[in-house]
Amino acid sequence: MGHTHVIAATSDEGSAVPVTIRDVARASGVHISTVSRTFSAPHLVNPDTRVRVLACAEDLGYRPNRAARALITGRTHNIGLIIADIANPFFPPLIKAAESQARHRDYHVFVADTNEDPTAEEELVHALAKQVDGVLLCSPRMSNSLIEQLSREVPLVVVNRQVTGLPCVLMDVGQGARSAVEHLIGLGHRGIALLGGPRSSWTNREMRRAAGTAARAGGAELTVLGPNAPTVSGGAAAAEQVRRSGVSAVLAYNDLMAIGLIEGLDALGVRVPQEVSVVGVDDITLSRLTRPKLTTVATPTGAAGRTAVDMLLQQDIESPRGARGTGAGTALGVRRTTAQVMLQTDLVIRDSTGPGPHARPARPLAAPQGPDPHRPAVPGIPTTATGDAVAS
Amino acid sequence: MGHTHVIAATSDEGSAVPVTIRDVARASGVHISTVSRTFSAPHLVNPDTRVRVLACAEDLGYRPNRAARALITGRTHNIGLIIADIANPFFPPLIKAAESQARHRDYHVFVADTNEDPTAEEELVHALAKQVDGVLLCSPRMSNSLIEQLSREVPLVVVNRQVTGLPCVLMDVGQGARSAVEHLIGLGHRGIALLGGPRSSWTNREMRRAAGTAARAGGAELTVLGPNAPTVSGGAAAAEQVRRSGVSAVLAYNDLMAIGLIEGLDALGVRVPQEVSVVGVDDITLSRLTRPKLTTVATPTGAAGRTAVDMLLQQDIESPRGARGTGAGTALGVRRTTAQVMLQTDLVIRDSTGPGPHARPARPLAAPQGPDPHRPAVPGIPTTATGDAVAS
DNA sequence: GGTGATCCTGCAAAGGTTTGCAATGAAGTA
DNA sequence: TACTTCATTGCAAACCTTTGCAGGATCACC
Repeated sequence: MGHTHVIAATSDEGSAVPVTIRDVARASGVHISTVSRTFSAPHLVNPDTRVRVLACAEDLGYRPNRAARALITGRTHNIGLIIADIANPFFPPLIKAAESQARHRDYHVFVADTNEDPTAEEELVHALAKQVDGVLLCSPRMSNSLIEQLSREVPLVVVNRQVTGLPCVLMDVGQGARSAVEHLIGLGHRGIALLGGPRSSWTNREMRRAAGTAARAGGAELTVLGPNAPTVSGGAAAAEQVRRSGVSAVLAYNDLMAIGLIEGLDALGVRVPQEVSVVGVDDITLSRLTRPKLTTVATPTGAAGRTAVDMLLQQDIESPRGARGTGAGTALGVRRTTAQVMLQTDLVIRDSTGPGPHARPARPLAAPQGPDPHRPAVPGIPTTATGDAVAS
Repeated sequence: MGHTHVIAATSDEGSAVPVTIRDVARASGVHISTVSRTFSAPHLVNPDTRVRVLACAEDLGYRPNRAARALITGRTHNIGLIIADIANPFFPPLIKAAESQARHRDYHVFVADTNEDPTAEEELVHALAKQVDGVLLCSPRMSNSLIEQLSREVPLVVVNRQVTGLPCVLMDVGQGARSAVEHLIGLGHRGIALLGGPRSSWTNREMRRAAGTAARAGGAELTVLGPNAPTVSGGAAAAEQVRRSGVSAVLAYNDLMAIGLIEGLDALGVRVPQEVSVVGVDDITLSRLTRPKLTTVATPTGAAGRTAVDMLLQQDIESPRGARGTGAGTALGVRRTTAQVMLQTDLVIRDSTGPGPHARPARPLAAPQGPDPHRPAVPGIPTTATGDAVAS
């Protein structure tokens, strides 16, 4: 007691009387179907009756029951968005982009967080299944086969994971990891660690593969550390391990881990970038705010959100579930187009990477580390990618 | 072109055949009501038939349609959570706490972001209304009267806002602002600015009131700056204004603004805390990661989320909407208990506050600024508050 | 005045489920 | 044997909408 305090507690009559289409019909002296049409097909009803019905509805505070409507039309005009960890700043831009795109198409987005828990993911898909017209699965942690199975229950679009037979939006983290490793090698690093993320992450596998190839090609050695929790504390916890590994540069699974790692190294007295260079992935807002500012692989999160919504809606429009047929065979062969889109990433060089032990003394090959360069790897091309690349 | 790339685009038969309770009934040779009971009241059906039905259901991949179920039971087992800005790190802990609490009660949480837009808020309440059993309104930006009106459509619990007649969960930001101002005055500051947030924010008004009182009481002058966007860039944008105002200390509406302000001041060559002290509110994770580490008022976000869910569910249980009466008077007087709970806040002193122009030279009265004190204002008491304080 | 066309409205089925009531049969009791 | 009780199942109404179809009215036109 003491830190929580009840100010007031009253008990009154909540006027939670659910008013239905029938009430409006009775009040305005028409059949319920006329009321229904007043809302869903106004041009079919006489202007006079229309205003009368609308007045009554307004009066009674009537709102169409979207659940009942969905039951018969098969369209909820909602989209579900399942996110591995809402606390990861990587996701909000994606969520917001998806929301804004959805809103333009007259859809609402409901977000659910799974805490990186595959079981929660499955459960949430079931919970959302009949309340939304489709679900965006962002960085799922469950198995591909489970995803495929769930996709029979509700239209799915997968983000940050490749699942054959399903529409996917991918970010080219392989390319990103390669750029990062090449950048580090260019700076004179030969011992590089990859600070891995969750085992079941597609991104994780891609990075590992690409980083390995790039390291070999550049004559560097890649040490893989992990799996780790893709969070600040996950990164911090790996600091000791990184120090022991003796590498002079680290590519982290994401910015959060990179930032945690820098914190952890700092606590151990290891300075970044003087002693160890660190590269993150995602380019979250935060990476511009910490000191040193983080060198990172920028991922087009906004474009991913928009594209995913587009792909879902396109897929959806073709198959109006509410096929009110003879009752026998309910639309057996639904045509569904599944495209897989890859979005580009960009290396953003800031202050957390610097010359390594093998740097050429005279004039360093790659980006000299001014105090605040802030400049993207490819200056002219912005990161944003349009989301209209869905093939038919 | 160039940054987006279609890998594959195939077109196959999606097996989106919706299987209903009727299919299962036919397959297992029982009536649909028996199938229904198998799922919603298993003890009422013979074990033998039960296993048979379950086998058929499994076989066909049947899942009860939750929307249809909700239509008749009046219970969706979902909770809606409407958030002003999901990108604000203040919210994720609240969301996660609410989710975990809800999950224990066998509920799912759907989150929606409004982008600080009152119109979007209203729209989302309508969209969620019949798909959830209640809505948590977090830091709403719409008017009190609109909130009251919406509460007739769906049970509401309001967080970070006081609305008479509705259950509310509040954080004592007044107390927090007072502590912050007293801390600053103790450090020798006499000119203090309050960097305000959104105009329609209850928190904003409370802070302003409490900070004003505390400043007067301590012989300091409070300058109110704002309204501003409650974001990093909103804070950064106010830096120039702060400098011109000539104050030596600033209390910001939230941590994000505080951090932005520090950035902005830094860009202007004003050093924190040497020239200007800055205090934030919320104690988001980020506030421990920036340099200097932020002095801030910690708010019990987790407890708020848990408490809000508890209050909603308690209110909800008492009024089972699906009152299947004679059809005449559908539960006219629903008893609804509305409590308002206030949760305590705590000042956490870190590195962004330091001695002001009027500091006593000899031995500074308040907390000497060691490089990394990390110690809360009231050492023994943790910030977490239990959420079980809802009065009957 | 008859013939269509047009506009508006009502009827009733449908969507997938839950649930009170009644019917069935079996088991238990007197 | 007759009567009760209980467990199990089926029947049908209900939840709130949408929507194809048909009926009625109005109007224009020949």
